[in-house]
Amino acid sequence: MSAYILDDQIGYILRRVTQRHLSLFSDLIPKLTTTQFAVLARLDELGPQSQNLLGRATAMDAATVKGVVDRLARQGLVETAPDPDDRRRLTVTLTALGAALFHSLRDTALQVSDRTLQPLTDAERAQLMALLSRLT
Amino acid sequence: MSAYILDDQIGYILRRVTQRHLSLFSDLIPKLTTTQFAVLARLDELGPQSQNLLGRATAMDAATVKGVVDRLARQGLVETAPDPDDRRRLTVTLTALGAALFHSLRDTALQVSDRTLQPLTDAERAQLMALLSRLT
DNA sequence: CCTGAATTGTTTGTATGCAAATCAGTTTGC
DNA sequence: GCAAACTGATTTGCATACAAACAATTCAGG
Repeated sequence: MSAYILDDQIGYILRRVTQRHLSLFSDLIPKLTTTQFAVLARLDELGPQSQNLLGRATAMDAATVKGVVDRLARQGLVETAPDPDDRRRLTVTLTALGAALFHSLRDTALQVSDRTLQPLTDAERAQLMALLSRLT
Repeated sequence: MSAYILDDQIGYILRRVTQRHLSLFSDLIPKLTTTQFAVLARLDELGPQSQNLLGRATAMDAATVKGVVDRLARQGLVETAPDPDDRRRLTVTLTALGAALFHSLRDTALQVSDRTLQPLTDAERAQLMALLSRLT
């Protein structure tokens, strides 16, 4: 007779914390999703990337990143072009519009992270991030 | 000029930890998803519930829980029946098959939680769970 | 050089997850 | 007692997320 308390399972807690975070994000940044914003952030940080590398840099598999890039391209925030050196590759580039949007939303995105961690002190936040980082 | 380090954002870290957890879960319990298992766990704990209450008890909105219940019903793990007292309600019940499956997988599910937290000591696990719980 | 292996991207299918609209049924307030 | 407000369930549309299968291309070893 083993006890299984759903509320004590790490997976369930992670799901609920993530739900709260996504809700805060869409409140403050309704135009983009967290994954879309992650793609913009990586492109801003790393410059143009093949779709495949971009997926790895944002922890998305090939099918997922394709969908995200397609939707960002439809909004004119990124552009795609075939790589002349390797015709399998599709290079994804941040447009001026995408870069401007990312820069204008950077502080707001930091506020989302801050609000998510609001219930914790600074020391506790650091502790949590350190512990969570070891679980990736 | 504000710094935005994607890898330091709580949302991104949560997503990656969740990915690892889901991967461990599907390795050990390929027949069910985490949400499906959560529904079985709650029904085992609370007994028959209206679909709406079941959703709230498992942190799923009405549309999501409907899909999960439909798929569990298709596998014969739960049954649905209209509530005679309130004809809006749909009562969801664990079948004998569903109860047996849940009980047989309970220990394995606990192992999934354990493996997810493997990199941490017992004290660190307790700390992490306490901190995360305050963010829901 | 050339064949088998690996890589890149696409597509399909399944499963959450949420917003919004809608319908049926129930409760509340006057 | 009845209209208005509320609740429960369903449906649709959009956005991740991943597995699996596939085609096109590139690479690597003999």
